[in-house]
Amino acid sequence: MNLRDLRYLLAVAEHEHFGRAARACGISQPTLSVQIRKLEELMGVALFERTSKTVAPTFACQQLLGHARAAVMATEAILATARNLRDPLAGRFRLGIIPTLAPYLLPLVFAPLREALPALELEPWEDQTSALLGRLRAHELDAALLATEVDGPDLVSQPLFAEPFLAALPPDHPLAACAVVAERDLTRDMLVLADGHCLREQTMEACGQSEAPGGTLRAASLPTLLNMVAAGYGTTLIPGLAAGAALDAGIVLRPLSARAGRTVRIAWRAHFPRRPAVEAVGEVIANRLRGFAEGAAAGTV
Amino acid sequence: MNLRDLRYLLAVAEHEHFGRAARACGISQPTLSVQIRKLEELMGVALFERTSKTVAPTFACQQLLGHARAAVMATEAILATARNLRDPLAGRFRLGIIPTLAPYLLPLVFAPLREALPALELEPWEDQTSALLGRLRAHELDAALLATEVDGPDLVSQPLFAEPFLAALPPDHPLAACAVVAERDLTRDMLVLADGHCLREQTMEACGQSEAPGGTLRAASLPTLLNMVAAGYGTTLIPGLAAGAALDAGIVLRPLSARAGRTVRIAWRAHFPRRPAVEAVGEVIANRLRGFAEGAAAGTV
DNA sequence: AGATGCGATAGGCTTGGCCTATGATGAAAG
DNA sequence: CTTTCATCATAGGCCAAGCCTATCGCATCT
Repeated sequence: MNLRDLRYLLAVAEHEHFGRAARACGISQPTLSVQIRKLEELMGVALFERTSKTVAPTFACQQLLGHARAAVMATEAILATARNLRDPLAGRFRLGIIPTLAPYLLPLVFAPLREALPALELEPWEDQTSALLGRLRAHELDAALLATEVDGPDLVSQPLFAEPFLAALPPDHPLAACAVVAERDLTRDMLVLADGHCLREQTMEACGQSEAPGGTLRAASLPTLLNMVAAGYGTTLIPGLAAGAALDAGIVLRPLSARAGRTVRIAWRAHFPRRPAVEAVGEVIANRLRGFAEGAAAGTV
Repeated sequence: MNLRDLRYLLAVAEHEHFGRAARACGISQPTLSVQIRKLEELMGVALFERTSKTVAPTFACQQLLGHARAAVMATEAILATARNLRDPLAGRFRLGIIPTLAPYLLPLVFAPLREALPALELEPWEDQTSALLGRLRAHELDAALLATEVDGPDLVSQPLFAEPFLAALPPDHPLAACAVVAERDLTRDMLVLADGHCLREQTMEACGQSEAPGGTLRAASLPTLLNMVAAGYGTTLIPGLAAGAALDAGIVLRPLSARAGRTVRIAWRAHFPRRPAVEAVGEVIANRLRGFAEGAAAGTV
């Protein structure tokens, strides 16, 4: 059975006239007659009682009409829904963001994204890198903002902007006297985030430390880490976008001599079909953050 | 768009694998791939995100799946309903019956009809001939039991059985002394039914009376007419099947010398598609009434 | 009796869906 | 690191199904 046949059925039932129904369907009357007859043979029931003057739907036909209407309306709903979904820059867009980035980046990019992509319903999802990659691979995210390269051939990524790290020091720390701090000098009393945060490894690597400082406290989140630094528990590196929050916490920030930093990237599945949306989002973020690296490195956030 | 395509869509969404989905649909994998691609082009939306390893429904696809399921289920409902309606001897059958026949015939034929045609849902409709013909032409009845010929080329009929008339006399009427009554002898004090009853004209014609007896009472129904005869207001002819009711009313019945009577026919639209049902109903009634004419004429009802 | 309107039928054409065979790609295995 | 396997995409050919025009059959109306 064909949807077309159901449309024909509805047309004949409505017009009670083959010629007019055929015109309404955009086909010739003989074609309509043949199709209706085939439908009747398929159903095994006479659908219309024909006279040279009248065409009346059978009782059986009336029983079927409701279902036929339902089927036709459902397919029209499909087409209508598809029309609404056609624009790749519209609809839900689930964007994963790592925790050391989300609270500092999102406030900057929400407004530009809403302005540039008003139909895009952005759903941020904050989690650590590996969780984001898992959700991305499981099709539970459409894209993710990360600070690491992505590995597999199933995922691809594109750099959006460079984010320099800054030395975060307690106000009374000896290094606070320097205008610029060398990464290596932070190793002694360095604090790092808990396991799973990419910033943890990046901090350690930037400071030339292969393994985490033994026995030290490990902050579960960046705000906690900032509080710990402010309280004099040690030093750390913070990503440039968190500079404002760090200053608010009463921390002294200093640029780094080797200009350590990280690159924020947007990652997505290689076969993700809404690539235009990914690129549009990436572009808006990159534009908003353009020139940020230089400014931050110069201490003028 | 085609229902087949929607089935394919559902299959791929369910199996998340083109090969298996194709097997489930009974088609080859390339065919399925092509059809899904066409569907995607029609919708203007990617429906599946394909990898050499995985096939995942797009968010857009998930939005459409519900409607697709609804459409497919509706068409399956159509086929199921059609299957139930296929038997012409099953389902509603609206049978019109004239008032001078219904109360006397129906008790006789209900049981045989239920036995012979258990799936037929008989809906009797009692009304006068012209009203029945109107409803028949308006497709509001499937058939009608009449005592007259039908005229137009749009209706056809078939005789079921002959129903002899009987002379109905008050117990103390002079003619009650005769074993057989001549139709002509009833003219003097003959009572007839109200206008619209075919029995009215048939009674008058049988008795050779061209116009209704002036100034006489006219009964609105046959039971009333019987009561009037029993009360001595006059005589009349009654159809043979009403003999029992007439005797119960205390009326004397006598066979007629000229054997006046009427033929009960079943009538239906010439193009009515459930002719088997009409014929089956007619046959059951004719069988039940077989030999009735002779018995009634001999006075052995 | 001729004209008109309507649905059914016949014959030919084109499209669309289906198949098999093959290509392309990525992942797993030797 | 190459081979093999699994998977989806593409190509080309075939056939049925749907469509059209022309015509018929039937009934009604003039």
